Amino acid sequence: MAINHPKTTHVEPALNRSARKDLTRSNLLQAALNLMGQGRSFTSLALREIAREAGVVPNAFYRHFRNTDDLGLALVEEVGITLRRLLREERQINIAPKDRLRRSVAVYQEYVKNHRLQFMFISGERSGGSRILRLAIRNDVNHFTNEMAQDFRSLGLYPNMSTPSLQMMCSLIVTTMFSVATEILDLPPEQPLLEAEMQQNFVGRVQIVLLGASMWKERSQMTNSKP
Amino acid sequence: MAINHPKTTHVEPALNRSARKDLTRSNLLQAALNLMGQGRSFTSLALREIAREAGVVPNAFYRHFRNTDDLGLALVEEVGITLRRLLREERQINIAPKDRLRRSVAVYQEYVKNHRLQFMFISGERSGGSRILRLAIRNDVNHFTNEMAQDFRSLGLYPNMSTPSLQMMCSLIVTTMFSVATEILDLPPEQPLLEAEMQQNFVGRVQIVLLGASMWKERSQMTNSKP
DNA sequence: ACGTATTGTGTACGACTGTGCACTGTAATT
DNA sequence: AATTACAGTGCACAGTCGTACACAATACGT
Repeated sequence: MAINHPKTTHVEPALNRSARKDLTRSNLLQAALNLMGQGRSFTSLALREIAREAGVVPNAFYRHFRNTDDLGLALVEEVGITLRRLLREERQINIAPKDRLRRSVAVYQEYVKNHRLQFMFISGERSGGSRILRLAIRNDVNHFTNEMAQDFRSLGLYPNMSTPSLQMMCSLIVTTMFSVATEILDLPPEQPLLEAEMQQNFVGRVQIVLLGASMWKERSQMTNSKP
Repeated sequence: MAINHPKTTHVEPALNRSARKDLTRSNLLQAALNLMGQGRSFTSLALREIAREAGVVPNAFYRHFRNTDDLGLALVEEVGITLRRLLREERQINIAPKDRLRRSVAVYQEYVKNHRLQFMFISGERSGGSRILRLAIRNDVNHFTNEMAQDFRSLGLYPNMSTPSLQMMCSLIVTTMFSVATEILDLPPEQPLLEAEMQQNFVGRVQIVLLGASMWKERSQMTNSKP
């Protein structure tokens, strides 16, 4: 038995062809993320490493991506979806404004921990790595910001703010979010004390921004006289 | 003449030995920065590349740094000095508060353009690259933030804010500063219109933060009604 | 049922990398 | 003047990389 002598070992049948392709494709994506999880930065990943981690011969890589940057773009797209989901979740928090912020922040913190690798990726490449990737990410983040601004509009908060001002406010929040994300990711695991402290700090920062926004008068863009 | 047949070409005499060492050392540092200026990210730089760019044989590298990360740390130190200088310059702006912010922002913008490579470095490695570097940079940035908070104190602004709150405010500003820095760096050169627009936006964001801070009441941190 | 398209394999090659070791020329020390 | 310390060189080596090419297996359209 077992003398079938398979020169090339193809396993796992019973799958559609395009399904199999999508599978190894997502294996490659996941492999890249996994390697980042081991402390590597995406920029420093080699095509061969990714293929190896995905359990695939290097050349197979080319069947899915033209190079590592191309794979990076695919990752960006994936992350974009993740971010949209985050907004959707946050949108469903509908409680007294008093606790709303704190709750949102907690949800976010949990979300980052649950998507740790993806956040590692964007945080790391948002202003590092290759220019193409950087711009793609910046694009996604801008979308995220605008959607958030739209949400604030829909909720009827800050009705007297112009859209550009609302966007400025949201970009402050988003910048803070990503800044906090990298802090979360570098946190030693299972340190509820530090974590709570960071959360407190996060809430405080956003409160400052929201407070500033609520006091915002459009003309203050021109005259910055003190209150 | 000129038959001295120098097997190893040693040029440029008339220098102290340690001075010569410091020189090639800074050549190496500058070489790394130059390579980043050509669109490469620090993390992806190879020891040999840096040595080559510095006009030195690869092994000479080891006389100065143990590896590229070590060189990175030296760069961080250098940048730290740059940041301190920035604060010192900003500190000397002493005009009516009306235009002060706008002026500060303009100075900063100019400063980033004049130290483009260094800002590329920190922006890129602040949340990418190797963990050691990342932490070193975060450390520097924290120092910067604290010094800024100290400056606000000295100027007597926001006297009713606690120190932690002041630091939160400053970290908002600093985060925004670095976020803007990467935007500046990716800007196509000689686009005064885009630049002005960005400056306007930058000013707006900081205004929101400052406005929020001026309205800040310490007890608003305490609004965490327990479940 | 057969031919084809497509996914993955194996081998190969040249380029580049980090680093060890022995060496050289010279500034600094004796 | 003789010796030493040491920044920088040259060579070597084993390892990794990206990628080109021919090939194998098999799901799919006909």
